[in-house]
Parts: sequence; C-alpha cells; structure tokens
Amino acid sequence: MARRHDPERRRRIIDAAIRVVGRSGIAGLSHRSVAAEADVPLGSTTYHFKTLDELMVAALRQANEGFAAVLAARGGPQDARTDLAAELAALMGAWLAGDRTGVELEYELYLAALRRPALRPVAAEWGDAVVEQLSGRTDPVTARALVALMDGILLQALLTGTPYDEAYARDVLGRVIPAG
Amino acid sequence: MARRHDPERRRRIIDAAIRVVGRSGIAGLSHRSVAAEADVPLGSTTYHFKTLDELMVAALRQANEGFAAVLAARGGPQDARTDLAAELAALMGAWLAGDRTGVELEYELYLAALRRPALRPVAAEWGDAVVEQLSGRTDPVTARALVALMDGILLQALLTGTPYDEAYARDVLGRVIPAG
DNA sequence: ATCCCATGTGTACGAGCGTACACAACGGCG
DNA sequence: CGCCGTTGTGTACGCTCGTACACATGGGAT
Repeated sequence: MARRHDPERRRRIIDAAIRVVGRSGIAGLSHRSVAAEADVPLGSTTYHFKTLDELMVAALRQANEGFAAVLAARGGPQDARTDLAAELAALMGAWLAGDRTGVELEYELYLAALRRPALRPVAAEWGDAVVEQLSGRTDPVTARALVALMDGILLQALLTGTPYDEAYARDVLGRVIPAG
Repeated sequence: MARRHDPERRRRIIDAAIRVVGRSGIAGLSHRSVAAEADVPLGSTTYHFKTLDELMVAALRQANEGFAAVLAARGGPQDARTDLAAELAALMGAWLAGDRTGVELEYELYLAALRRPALRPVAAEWGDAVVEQLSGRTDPVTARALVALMDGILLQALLTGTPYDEAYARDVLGRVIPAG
C-alpha cells in the first residue's frame, strides 16, 4: 500500500505522461498507459486529471519550461554584438543534435493545440516567452517572425526527415533581421 | 446490396476519411468511422486500406492536390512584376478566410508526419511542389525559406487562435526575398 | 476527541477499436 | 461453359479505453 497524501504524486504522473508521449506519441497517451508508466493505480491518474486534455496541458507547460531554461542559458540577454541569426541557428542545431526524440516530443504537444483548444493558451504562452527572450536583441515584429521561421525550419526537418542545414538556417534568419 | 466492382469505392472511402478528419480530427479516424461516413461496410475499408496509415497517405495526397491546384491558379507563373510577398500573404489570407476547417484539416494531416514515417514522403512532396511553383519567381533557397515562414505564420495563427495579420505576413515575407 | 472532506484505491461496465476469417458475387480466361 | 482470383461483405474475438462509483485513509478544523 503506497503512502497517502504524497505531494509528489501529481508530478510523478506528469513526468510519466511526458515519457509516454516521447515513446509512443499522443496516440499512445491514456490514463492507463500513464498510470502504468508512473507505477500508480489507474484511479490516481483519473483523480488528478479528469481529462487527458488537462494532463496534456500540464505536460506541455512543463516541457515548455525546460526549453525556456535552455534558451535563457544560451540565447539570453548577452551582448548584442554577437550574430543573433547564427546563435539561433546553432541553438536549433544543438536541440536537434543526437536523437530527435526530445524535439519531437515538444512539437507533438505543441502542435496538438491545433485540435485541442485547451492547449492553445499554453502554446501561445510558449511563443510569447520566446519572443520576450528575444526582446532585448530585436523589435517585437522581428522576434515574432524569427519564431515563426524557426518553427517552419524545424518542421521541415522533422516532417520530411531532411537533415538540418545550419548554414541555410543562419542565412534566412539573417534576412529577417533588419540591417543595422 | 451494393453494386460490386465499384471503381469509385476507393475514392468514396478517401473522401469520407477527409470529412472525418475535418470533423473529428485524426483522433476520430478509424476504419469504422470512415465506413459509416462513406456508407460502406466495415470490411470494405479494411480491404482497400489494410492500415490507417495507408488511408492517411491517400487522404493527405488528395488534400495536397487540392491546395496545389489553388496555388497554381492564384500564385502561378504570372508576370514577375507583381509583389510576390503580397501575393503569398493574400493567398494565406484567402485560405484562412471563412472557417478554418479546411486549413486545419490539411495541417493536421501534414503534421501527422511528425510521428508517422509513412507520411513523410508525402509531406516532403508537398513542400517540393510549392517550392517548384515558386521556382519561376525566386531562387530555390528563398523559395524553401518562404515555405518555412508561411508554415510558421499559419501555425502561429492556428495554434494560438490569433487572427491572421496579412500586413505583418507581407512585411516579413518580403524581408526573406532578396532585393532586386 | 470527533468529524469531515480532500486524497487515494480497486473494480466493474459498456463502448469502440483493429483484426481475422469465412463466405458471396462478379468477371475474365481457358 | 466452368474455373478461379479479385473484390466485396458480415460477424465475431479479444483488447484497451474512459468513466463511474463505492470504499479506504488520514490530516486539519472544531
């Protein structure tokens, strides 16, 4: 019999959900699969998250925080003399390096907002957060365009299986940034 | 009892699959739901498409052809004096106008390639087709960047529920196109 | 000390799913 | 004409799913 009133229970379930989505995709996400992965009874997942949407919201939010931390560490408010386009291109390269599981996981949750209105606010938050990270380096319109272009470039790589071309990314990202 | 050896049977099933995805999303796609929508017996869908992946490949390919036709009609090889960025921005606006069901449908099938390798070649074909449509107006690198940026802009609008801003799209698309 | 409710657990139900498979009907071919 | 493979159909099996619900438990409020 497990300990009661476990404050980590919720977190355990979210972590398990992220692992499940990473391994089997959203299609493989269910109360039962998460319960098995987290090694908790079925009733526990349904108690903390009435619907799978709620669980996905929590998972997406947590995944976002992870990426935001990476971005802050690498592309944060450092000096403005470095080439922003090159930095972002390198950031994408580092993210895609090795296996693409992590990137696929985050994009799958992110893109799930297309059909699940509950996820849209979280997806919007993510974009806003990145824009804010870039706000010290460029204007808001450019920042938003950079986010859009990065999304598109990453999707081209992920959806078609094409290898990531960092030089190409640096080139076209640079075009979006106003000269000066 | 339905007529046998119906050459339209396959097409009927694909059309029904597209309607089902448009209404309920990929999550609602099953052999049974398609069979009901197409008004054919269950065995008929499983006979023509052993797996749902096969059915999605056919549906995505058919949806692609529809968009390619629209693009060819509007953004085809017309004279190069018109503003390409403005044309593409207007094209996206027209596509999003009214209800977004059609766009959501195509993007959902397109994005499904993230987790379904069977769809990747079709997704790649789509990108290549658009690049080719643009080949008369600009260089290949720019064309690919425009496709990426359009994907990103459309996704921003679809995922966050933000209204589409055509002036913004025209602005940033124009930045990607080399002066001259 | 007692009560109460948030938290946690186990089990069962009905629905929908992919799959398999036996059978029916057509049409080309020998 | 008669055979046979392609195409089409009906049904049933076993599985997983969300959901519901009754019950257990323990800590905080009274």
